[in-house]
Amino acid sequence: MNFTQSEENYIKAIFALSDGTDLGVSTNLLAERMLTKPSSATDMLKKLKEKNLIEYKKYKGCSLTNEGRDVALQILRKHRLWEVFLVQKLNFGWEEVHEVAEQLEHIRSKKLIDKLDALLDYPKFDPHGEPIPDASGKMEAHKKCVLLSELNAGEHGVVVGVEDGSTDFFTFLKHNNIELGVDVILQEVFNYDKSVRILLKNKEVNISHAIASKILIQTIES
Amino acid sequence: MNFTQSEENYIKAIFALSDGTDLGVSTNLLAERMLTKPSSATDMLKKLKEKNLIEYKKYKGCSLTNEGRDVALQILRKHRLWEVFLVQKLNFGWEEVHEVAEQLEHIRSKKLIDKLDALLDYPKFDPHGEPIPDASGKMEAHKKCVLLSELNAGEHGVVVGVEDGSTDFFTFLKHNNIELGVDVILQEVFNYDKSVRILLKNKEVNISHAIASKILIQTIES
DNA sequence: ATTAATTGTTAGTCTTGTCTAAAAATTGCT
DNA sequence: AGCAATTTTTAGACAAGACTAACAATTAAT
Repeated sequence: MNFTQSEENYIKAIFALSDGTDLGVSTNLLAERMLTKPSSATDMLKKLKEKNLIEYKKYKGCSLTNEGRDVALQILRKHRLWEVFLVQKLNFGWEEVHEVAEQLEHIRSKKLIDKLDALLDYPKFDPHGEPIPDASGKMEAHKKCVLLSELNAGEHGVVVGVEDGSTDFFTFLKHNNIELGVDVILQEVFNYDKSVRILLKNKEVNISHAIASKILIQTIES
Repeated sequence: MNFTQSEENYIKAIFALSDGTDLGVSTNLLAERMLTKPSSATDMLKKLKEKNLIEYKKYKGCSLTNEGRDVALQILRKHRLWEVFLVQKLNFGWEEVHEVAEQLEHIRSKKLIDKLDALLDYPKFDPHGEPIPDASGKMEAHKKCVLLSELNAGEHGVVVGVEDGSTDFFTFLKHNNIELGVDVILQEVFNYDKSVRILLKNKEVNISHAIASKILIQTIES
């Protein structure tokens, strides 16, 4: 099945809005998310229902069918893989990628996206820490909190804790400006000793694996 | 200025159809190329004229303005860079890339395309041998005929001649199935000795630089 | 140079996705 | 339960880009 960009965007919005809740998505909420008017949303809901992508009862909101969910996951897969590509291969900053990925996610070619996945070495999370569905739509649980040593190049997050309480450890952190709440971008992992180069407060620092594996990072919600 | 995909496709078609000739492009020819009806083409011509992308007089055909030509060249640049990307980074066959590139060429992001250009190391020609405009719209003369040793990985063409008449040379060619009219894809250039691996008739062969620099290749017209 | 064939344009319709204005259903309040 | 506020849907319109059918301009041929 092929869908228009507009249909895909609505599906994506419904997916995002129904995440968590079991309740349907209201027309007004959807319209607000899509930056359109409720009447436009109603029109689209009728069309999506016709195509069996959503369940929809007048005045009762909508929710994705299994087919609709599959479509949403494939769009998400494309969006997030392109984000990884932009950050890792084209050195975009993680904050610049969304807009371009919004366009790229509509490119229709299964082969393209699967080859891109391979080129990027089958990443499990995008630069914002969001999980990437695999070709069959499965994805890992939402990444909440990881060790700095587990980040991939280009990913970023906020320091939310440590797993070592020694004085020496805190001294190291202090002397390198690493503190709670600081935003960290992992720039490079050196295979040789698994040490990492990170960027924080606009300064670059190299961190040994021993240290990186004691720092807890909260990856940012999309 | 931003243009719709449809406008961009018409501009591209007008550019292609006016290549060579100084005469205007006729409405029927354009419609045929766009797989639409002449009436649709007329409608679009009015719109493009309104936007100063073409000159157009009723019943007299159209031609690109300088501004229109610039737009065409930027689309061409995007199309061809994406083709190089698909072939070199994602291992697409050169015959599969056109359709996907037709979609990718409409992605709007100057930064994206310039970074892609850098990632690909500023290629001058696409996998079909067509020249790639640079960021300012300039491009080299159409590639007509080059030495096998001058091809880049992923490029292909047809053997059209040799620059050595010795028996030993012909013996080598014969024993490696290299003959006039054969389609050759250059797969890899080995920096060590500038030897190349080529694919012809579904077989891979390694060729020394000495040999490759004596074989004339006609790159294929899009 | 007049007519026939071809080419190109206009007029009116259709679809997609949007809008506004008005009407209907639902929810909430007392 | 009944009325008001809110939410949602309907109706009708519009722009983009396409189509068909009909008409107009150009070209070619005798």
